[in-house]
Amino acid sequence: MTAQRTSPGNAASAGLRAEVSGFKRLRIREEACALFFMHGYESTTLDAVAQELGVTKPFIYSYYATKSDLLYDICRLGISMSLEVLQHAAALDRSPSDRLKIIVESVLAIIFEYRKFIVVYEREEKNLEPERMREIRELRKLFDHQLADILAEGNSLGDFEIIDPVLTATTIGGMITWVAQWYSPDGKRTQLEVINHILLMVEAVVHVCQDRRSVSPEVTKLILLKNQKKGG
Amino acid sequence: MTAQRTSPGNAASAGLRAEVSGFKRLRIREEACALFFMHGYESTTLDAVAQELGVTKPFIYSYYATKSDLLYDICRLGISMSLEVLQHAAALDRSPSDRLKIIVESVLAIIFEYRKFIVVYEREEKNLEPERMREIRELRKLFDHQLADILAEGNSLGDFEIIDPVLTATTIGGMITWVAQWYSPDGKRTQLEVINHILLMVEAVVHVCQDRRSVSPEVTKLILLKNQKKGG
DNA sequence: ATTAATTTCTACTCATTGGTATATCAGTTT
DNA sequence: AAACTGATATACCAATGAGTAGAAATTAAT
Repeated sequence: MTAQRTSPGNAASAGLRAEVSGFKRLRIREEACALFFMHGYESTTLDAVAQELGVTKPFIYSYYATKSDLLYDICRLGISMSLEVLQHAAALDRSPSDRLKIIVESVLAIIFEYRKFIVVYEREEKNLEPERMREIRELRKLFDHQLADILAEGNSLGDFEIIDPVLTATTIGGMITWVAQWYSPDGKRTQLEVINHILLMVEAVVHVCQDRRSVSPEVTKLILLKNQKKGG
Repeated sequence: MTAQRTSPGNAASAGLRAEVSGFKRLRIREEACALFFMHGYESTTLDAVAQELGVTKPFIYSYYATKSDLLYDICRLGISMSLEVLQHAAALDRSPSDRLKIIVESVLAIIFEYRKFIVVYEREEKNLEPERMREIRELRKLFDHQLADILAEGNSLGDFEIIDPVLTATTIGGMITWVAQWYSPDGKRTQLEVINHILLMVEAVVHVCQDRRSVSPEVTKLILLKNQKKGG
């Protein structure tokens, strides 16, 4: 009856400890992210983050080993949550068209809630250690890739008419990410308006009903010339 | 005949001086931008920039008063060149559809050539002094605004069928900007492929041929709930 | 050639800030 | 209440890098 009792309390209190510890990390992330979002990563000192939380710098250091670790957590959260809802929606037993719609809606929901995380991730990626940056990039690539798979599937089922699923997935991913950059809760548009708009845009780009337009001859020549110059 | 002769040489040599000085600034911008692009603004020291140029830090300081001034020049170049070609194309005596196409092509041409400037501008804006950041933001806003005007004009002429020209302009602007983020000369796609793809996407979003799709009821409820919570 | 102006470099300062060694406090157990 | 344990704070260090003063070198003018 006493064997389970390890020196720092019993199992239940150990569990609570972990929860509290997790919550503190969460709060640190939140405030740090808000400041990174506002002033940028490098311009934000950990002292400022500590002040915001009403604690001191060593407090933060007992939950995050380095400033870069903190940024890493923020970045990973930003992208991994989007990826998660995408994968969830992608696994549904629905038509590609339905899944695409659900993806747009649910990823946008994430973006509205975590837009600061996403903006910080996009902007401050460069401040991560190379290895971790690569890891984050991998997640992003996975996002676009899985989206492209759905587009390709929709193509072969005849639901979509997409000329280049990979590029189109990149574009749709960009359109969604772009929302995080310009949307503001204080702005003119409601979240619903934005969702409806993006759905419309996505709808449009997966149903190409026009003849394929080509680049005008002058621009073509210009670009070929430049590439030649570089190549030779 | 001697009155014009100011102490440092004659007018011609003064002109050349200015040109040389301008060229040096240009080179400083270029190398600084390349390093900012690679490692980020704060992580790049001016010593590193100087080394890249084969000069020393005070050399840079005799052409740019502060590091932030240097960033400002880079950011302004990034956005103002895009804006310039947009305005040039917008002023042409052509149909909105033609003008839009020319805009996409020429802005993309700028982006291919100056993509590092544009990426640095997007990413490092936060490191500018507030006043200058606002100035840059204003240029960006102008870009989207003028694009929206063309879309609206096309709408009223019956060339386009756009439900929300302002949001659509934001989206198109984003699609173009997004290219700067992912395009790489070493990547799989040629510039021509990218231009054709973006033209296609733009073409699609200005001709909405589907019924307007609406957000699914569940998501609607979710969002209304959240907004209520925040508002109350 | 000599002088004057300008450009560039050497060698520094100094504020900032990420990170840490050590002390203190609070809660728990005996 | 005393001793122990874990959490948090105080007070510090070391390094970095923006920015500068003044010397040296280069260029141009007489």
